[in-house]
Amino acid sequence: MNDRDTYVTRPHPPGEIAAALEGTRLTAAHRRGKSMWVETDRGPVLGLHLGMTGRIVIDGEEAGDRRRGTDRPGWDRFVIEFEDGGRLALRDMRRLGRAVLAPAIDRLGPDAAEVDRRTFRERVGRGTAPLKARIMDQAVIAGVGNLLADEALWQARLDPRRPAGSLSEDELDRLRREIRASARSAIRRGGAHTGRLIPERHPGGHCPRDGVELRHAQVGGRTTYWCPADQH
DNA sequence: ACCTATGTTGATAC
DNA sequence: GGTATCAACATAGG
Repeated sequence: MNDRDTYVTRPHPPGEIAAALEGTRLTAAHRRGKSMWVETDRGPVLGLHLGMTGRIVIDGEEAGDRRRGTDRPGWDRFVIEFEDGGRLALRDMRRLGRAVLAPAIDRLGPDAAEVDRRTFRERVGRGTAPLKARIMDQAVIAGVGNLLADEALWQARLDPRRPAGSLSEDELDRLRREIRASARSAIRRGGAHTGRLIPERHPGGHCPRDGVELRHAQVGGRTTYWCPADQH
């Protein structure tokens, strides 16, 4: 076990996670939104999060998509070596990922790909914050990041700047449907970058539906692209 | 060279 | 409590 990277294991001191995990057996793996965690047969729970650029690497093989510049072994920040020779690493260029004991899963909302209609209406359809900020709040629903938010809002034809509390039930239902579809598609195909809007998500990009040039601005503190013609 | 951008999240201040 | 802003990181590109 190597947990000496002081940043991805914050706030644990070096060696603490190793001491808790050595000699245990990993018995189950879970995911909710962008958070993952594994259980052990002696109690400790290990939380894993990929941050922006993280990948899980099993026996040298990267899981998920394999985009440019993600694959240097030198970026392995946290590594578990198993007795049978297996190896699990958190490979993360920017080190914004994390590996922690007892992750605070209870602070997450329901998974964005699974949330039911009633729960979605109650949790998302309130407040004055921009709609995009609301769906990206992991305590409201878990799993929507910056790219997936732009994709789903575009699919649902909703303006990201609208106050979340201003949506009708029909609009909320439409948004839930597109978030679930986008999240499931991203999981199946290996990333939100496989969506339809995302390739146009750059200055000068155009709406794939009507060809209108996309607008971009900061919404909820994040760079946001949307079609001024059909997102309301 | 310098400034900006970036699939995220948390601490902090109104 | 809800909302907005900024820092933490490492690299790429104009």
